[in-house]
Amino acid sequence: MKVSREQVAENRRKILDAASELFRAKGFEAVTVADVMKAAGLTHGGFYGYFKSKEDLIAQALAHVFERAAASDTEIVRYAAKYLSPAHRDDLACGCPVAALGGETVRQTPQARAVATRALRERIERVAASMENVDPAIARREAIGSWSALVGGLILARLADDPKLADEVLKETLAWIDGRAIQHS
Amino acid sequence: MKVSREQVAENRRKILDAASELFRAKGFEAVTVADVMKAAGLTHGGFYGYFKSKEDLIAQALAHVFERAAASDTEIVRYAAKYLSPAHRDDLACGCPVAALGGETVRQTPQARAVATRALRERIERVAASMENVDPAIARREAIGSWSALVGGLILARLADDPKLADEVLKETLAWIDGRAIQHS
DNA sequence: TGTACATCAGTGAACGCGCGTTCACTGATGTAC
DNA sequence: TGTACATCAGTGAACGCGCGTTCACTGATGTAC
Repeated sequence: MKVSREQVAENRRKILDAASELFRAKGFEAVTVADVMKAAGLTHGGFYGYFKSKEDLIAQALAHVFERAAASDTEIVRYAAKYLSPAHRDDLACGCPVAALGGETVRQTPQARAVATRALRERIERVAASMENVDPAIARREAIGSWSALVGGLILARLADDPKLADEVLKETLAWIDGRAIQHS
Repeated sequence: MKVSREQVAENRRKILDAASELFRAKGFEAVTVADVMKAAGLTHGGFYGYFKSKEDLIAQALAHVFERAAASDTEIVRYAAKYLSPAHRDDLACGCPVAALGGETVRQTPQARAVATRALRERIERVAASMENVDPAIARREAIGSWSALVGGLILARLADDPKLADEVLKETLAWIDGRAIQHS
């Protein structure tokens, strides 16, 4: 049955929320359209009223999650400790979309890659701009290098099935990044 | 028809080679058993004479590729420049399996994760051991931190659809890692 | 403000397709004498 | 060394299942009067 315009907007948000969590937890391919719709409290038939295809959903879900992530990542040092924490490592579904899906996004549609590229570019600019009294070229290098280490460290820690090794990877990567930060402060 | 024992050994190697390249290029799920067998020059029906299941192939293909990668990665500095090169970025199929598949391996079988964990542990130990005249704890931190930055940098560079941004990520991540290396030399 | 009706979001059965996996069969290999 | 036969790696058709997608239908919404 038809539902109100507000309900439509809310359903759309629910679908994107559900999709972004499921994709991060299980990867793009392992999640079905029916899974997403069920998690959003709907039946699978209605999906194509909202999205052109599963590929379209992937691109829009990425845009959705990047939009939300953008707000809260400028404080680098505190952010690094939070980013490389066991809690973040263990929470695939609600964690960083780059660490969870970055490796797979390369193989998605041009639309999805464009969304991810835009998020990457904006993040670098935002983090670099937040460094005061630092030469812009150095700030940009710092933004890029630390982001590489954060993403890589989280992926490696998640890869390890031994919690001791995973904890060590988080702790040492964080210490390694901090060691570098001390160098020019 | 039956083939010789040497042919069987060679076919097995061909299947694992084909699988490891296809998986790196397209991801575990997008590659079919028939794709792998065709690339190895066989028909799909024979697959189950070599492997118990597709999951079994995934674990064995990972072990196969890690075994080959292990030989050539102790020279850190030269390795870093090679690792973060445009050539490596553009060659998914023959490049680092951790950057290509690390994010997806978390969601694979315990067997596959165990293979990846063992490779991670051995790589850290090998790189740390190759640093002479360095305190073991510092060497280990350096091995872990630089590996995080290398893997993350390559994944970010591959994610970007704009070659200029991708090149910059490679170059700046490399410079950032080198900047740190200077600190205690 | 109330009423009649056109609209259209959501439902759930159905579709075609491709996947992982199985299996009866083929014919070269390698062993027993 | 030569021959007869059992073995078994490889083939390709077939299977069942689950996926993305479609569609006829339902009934609440929201608009026109």
